[in-house]
Amino acid sequence: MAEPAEIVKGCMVIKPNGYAVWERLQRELDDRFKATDHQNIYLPLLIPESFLKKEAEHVEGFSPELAVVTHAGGKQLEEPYVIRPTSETIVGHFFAKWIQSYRDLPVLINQWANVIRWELRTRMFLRTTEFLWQEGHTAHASHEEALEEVVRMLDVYGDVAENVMAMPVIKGIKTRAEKFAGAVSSYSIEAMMQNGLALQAGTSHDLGQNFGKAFDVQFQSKEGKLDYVWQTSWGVSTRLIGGLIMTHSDDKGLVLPPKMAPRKAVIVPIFRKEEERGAVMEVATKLAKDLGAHVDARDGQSPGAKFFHWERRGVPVVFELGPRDVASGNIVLKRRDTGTKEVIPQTEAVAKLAETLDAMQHDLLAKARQRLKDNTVLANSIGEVEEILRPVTAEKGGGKFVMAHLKDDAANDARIKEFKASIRNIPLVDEYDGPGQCILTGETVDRRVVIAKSY
RNA sequence: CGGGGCGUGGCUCAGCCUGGCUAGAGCGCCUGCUUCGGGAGCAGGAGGUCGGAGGUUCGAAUCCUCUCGCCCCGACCA
Repeated sequence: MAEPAEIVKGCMVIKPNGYAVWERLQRELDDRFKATDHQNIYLPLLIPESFLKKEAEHVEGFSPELAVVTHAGGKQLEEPYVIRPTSETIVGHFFAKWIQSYRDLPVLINQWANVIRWELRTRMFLRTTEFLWQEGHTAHASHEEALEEVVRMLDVYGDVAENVMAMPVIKGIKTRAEKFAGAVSSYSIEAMMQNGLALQAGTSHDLGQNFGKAFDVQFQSKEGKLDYVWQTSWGVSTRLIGGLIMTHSDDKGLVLPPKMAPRKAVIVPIFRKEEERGAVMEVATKLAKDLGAHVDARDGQSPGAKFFHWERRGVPVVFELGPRDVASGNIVLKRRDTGTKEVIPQTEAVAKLAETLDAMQHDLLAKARQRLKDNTVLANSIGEVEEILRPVTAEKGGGKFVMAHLKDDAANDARIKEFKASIRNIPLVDEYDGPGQCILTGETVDRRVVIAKSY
C-alpha cells in the first residue's frame, strides 16, 4: 500500500493500492459533505508566519512542528512562509473578507489537501511528516448552530468509520488538556486497534469565537449588532488507512471491508493446456462483466501465486475458475476474511457475490465491535487503571479501554500520562453507570471517561 | 535532542573484527523448454563508481577522520 519515502524524512509513498483505498474514503466522505451542504475549495499551501501568531494558543500548539520557508527565488524572504500544518488561520483571513452580514452565514467549506507537521516521531500512515486529509471550516451566526455543526460532522465521521470502514468508534469530547490548539472544545472518534491501542480517527472542533476575534471576522446581525462569527473545523486524514489496516488485517495480509475495497472481486483463471485456455478465458471474461470483477490474466504466474497476491491485497472475494468448473458450470468463491471456499453454479455467482460482500461487511464490523467490547473494562481507582495500562505497548499489545470516573482537569491528564496513557475522550453517550466520584480528586463527575494507550 | 541500527546489483542481506586474487548469495528480472486447482522446475543470461569526501597503505567494501541520509526505540502529535 505504501512504503517509506526514504529520501524525505518521515514521509511515505502511497502506492496505487493504498491510494485507491484513500480515493474510496474520499468518495464516501465527500458525498456526505456535499449532502450536508458543504462545498470544496482550495487554499494556499503557504501561510505568512505572522498569521499563525494571531491566535495565541494556536501558535503555541503548532510552533514546534512547523516547516518554514525562508528563502525563495534565490533571496531571503522578508516574512517567512509556513507550510500549512492546518488552515484555520488562512481561513480566518478569508472569512473576514467574505463575511459581512448574517445573510452570508453559514459558510460551509471543505478542503482536500496535504499538510506538514514536523513530528519528532513518525509512523507509517499513523503519523507521517506530510499527510493527506480534509479540513472542513465553517462559520456560523450563533454558538448553538456551530455546535450542531461540530456534532453533525462528528456523526458523519462515525458513520463512515462504522458503516463503511467497519471500524467501531467512540464519540466523545477531548479533555481541555488534549483539545486542539485554539479550540474551545474538541470532539473525537476513537477506535480500538487489534492490539487494544486507541487511535484518534477523526476530530471536530468548536472554535468558538477565538479565530473570529483573532482575524476580525465580524458580521452584522438581524438586529443590526456587530458580532464575531462562531467557527468550527473538522478533519480526517490518511491515518484512517492505518486504522483500517490495524482493525482488520491478519497474518495473511490486508483485509478490506467490501465497501472500502477498490476491487471487490477477482477471477483467477486456471488452465493447463492451450486448448483449455480459450474456454476458461471465455467464461471468465463473461462472468467478470456480470460480476464487475477483474480477471487476473497475467501470463507466467501460477494460479497459486495469484491467489496469494490478491489475498495479501485484501480483495474481499477471489473466484477460481478452471476447466473442471467450465465443464460443470460452477465456479469457486473464496471469501477473504473467513477463508471459506464454496463451489457455486455460475448462474448464481452475481447474487452470491452480493450476498457474500454484505455478509463480510457486516461480520467485520461485528467482529471489531466484539473486540472493542471484550477489551473495555471498568476501573474505580487510579491504581487499577495504572495496573491495567502501564505494561501495554504497541508491540506487546494487551491494550484496553479503561472506563473510569475522572475530572476534566489538566493535572489529571498529567497523572495519566505518567504511565504513558491518556484520556481519549469523554463519551457523548454514557453506556455505563452515570455519575461517580473522580478517582483522583473525589469530586463528582457525570460519567466515565475512556483511558487508554494510543498511537 | 537522547539511545540503538543501517547505507554493498531492482529488493533482502553476507563479506568488514583480522586489508590482498575476478565482490558474493537468495529473491526479482531477461531468454528458452517443461509446467499451471494454493507462492513451479531446469538451463542459460543481464545487472554493482560497495552513501559521499579526505587520509593511511604497494594495495581499502574492509582501517582512520569528517560528512550526508534513512530506519527503529523514548520526550511532541491528525
